Amino acid sequence: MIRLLLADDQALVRGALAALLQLEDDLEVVAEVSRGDEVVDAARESTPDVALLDVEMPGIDGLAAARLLRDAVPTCRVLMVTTFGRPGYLKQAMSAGASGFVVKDTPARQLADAVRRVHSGLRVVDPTLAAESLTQGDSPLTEREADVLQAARSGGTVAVIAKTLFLSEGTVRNHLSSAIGKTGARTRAEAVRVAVDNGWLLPH
Amino acid sequence: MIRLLLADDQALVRGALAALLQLEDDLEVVAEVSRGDEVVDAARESTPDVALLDVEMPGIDGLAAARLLRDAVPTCRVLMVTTFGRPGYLKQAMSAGASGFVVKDTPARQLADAVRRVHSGLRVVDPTLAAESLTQGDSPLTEREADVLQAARSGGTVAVIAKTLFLSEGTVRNHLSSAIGKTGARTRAEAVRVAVDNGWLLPH
DNA sequence: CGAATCGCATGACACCTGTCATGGGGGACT
DNA sequence: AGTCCCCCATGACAGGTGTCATGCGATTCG
Repeated sequence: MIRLLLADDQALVRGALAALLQLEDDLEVVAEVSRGDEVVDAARESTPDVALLDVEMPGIDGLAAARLLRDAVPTCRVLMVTTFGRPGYLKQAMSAGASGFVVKDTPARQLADAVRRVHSGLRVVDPTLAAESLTQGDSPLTEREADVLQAARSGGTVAVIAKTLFLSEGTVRNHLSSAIGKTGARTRAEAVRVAVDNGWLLPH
Repeated sequence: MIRLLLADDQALVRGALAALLQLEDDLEVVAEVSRGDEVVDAARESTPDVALLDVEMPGIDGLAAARLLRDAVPTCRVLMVTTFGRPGYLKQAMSAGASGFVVKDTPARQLADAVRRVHSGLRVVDPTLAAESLTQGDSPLTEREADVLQAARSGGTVAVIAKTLFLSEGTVRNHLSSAIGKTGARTRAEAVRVAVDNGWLLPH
């Protein structure tokens, strides 16, 4: 019996995944959580063999949860199951110690196999996504540029961003300008879009 | 036996929902599609009693699909099952002839009941969402303002928006200014965010 | 130790944006 | 017919934005 932990903020999806996986004779869902910051505690209690984590979650995101889980319960392998196949997510997931990365577009039948492979120590990665991830390289943004872009997501002016980050307006404009150049965009809004699509910004 | 059609672009979620619903003795999944524009054809072939439609789908969105389905197969009731509980989506879903509206945050156990209620002619609506929807009223945006905001989502400049919509730049700025005023925003990016959050813009 | 890179900052400049006044044309409703 | 609202457009203005040159302190790396 492979013991599973499910983490997904959408209760319906979580329950449905549980139903899907319970159909397999060798799989058993032993814990379900809806928030990233509940993952470690739940894993400590239920000692799962494999944790299926969504990336987008309240509390902390699935990538951060994977890092914590690796340290807290090293025997538990991690399979990321996420909506968005952003290349940057894959990289972060792997460096966070995940054993597999599956997008929610993949056929339902393959999920159980992915779980079994991860459990047996293999790595599971979407081939298309892996190619994209290799082609495209790491995020070109510096930490501060990413911060500023992140702050620009809600649509505020430079003045607002400067205040929330405790920077001068000129510095904010410089970081933005640099980020716009690196993303190949022409406006900050476009730069935000590009960065989000590539997974260069934190989820949410 | 209640015959079901599932429409969701994420294969994994679709399959999982199928597994969940098949557990019920009185429910039967007779068709699955991944695109909005496949809903009507599938419904014609399989004559489902209830169609579960996601809002976000390639081809045409679930709201448009619901409208077409109502005309093409009037005996089939529609239950929208969607990720985002945007008030505007609920309104559009109801005017599109849907019998129910469920967000993916709801507990998995309630889904089967929702299906049964919809099948028996009742309406199923998330109470919280219904309240929000009533509080907040219809979209204040004119058709053209929504078009311009939609075009502004990708982050292009006024000149780009003007070209794609075959308008003068001045007109684009006027529509944007008006939309910014109506949304209570200060910049176009903020206006886009507000409009999207409220479901005043088309999905995707 | 240099050299490179990054974060932070200032100031200046061309350009883009958001706002406003104003106007004409068209459909809807009284 | 008159009124109202929407669409489209023009022109002008204040203020925001993106770019560039330049500078300083800190950190990293060969």
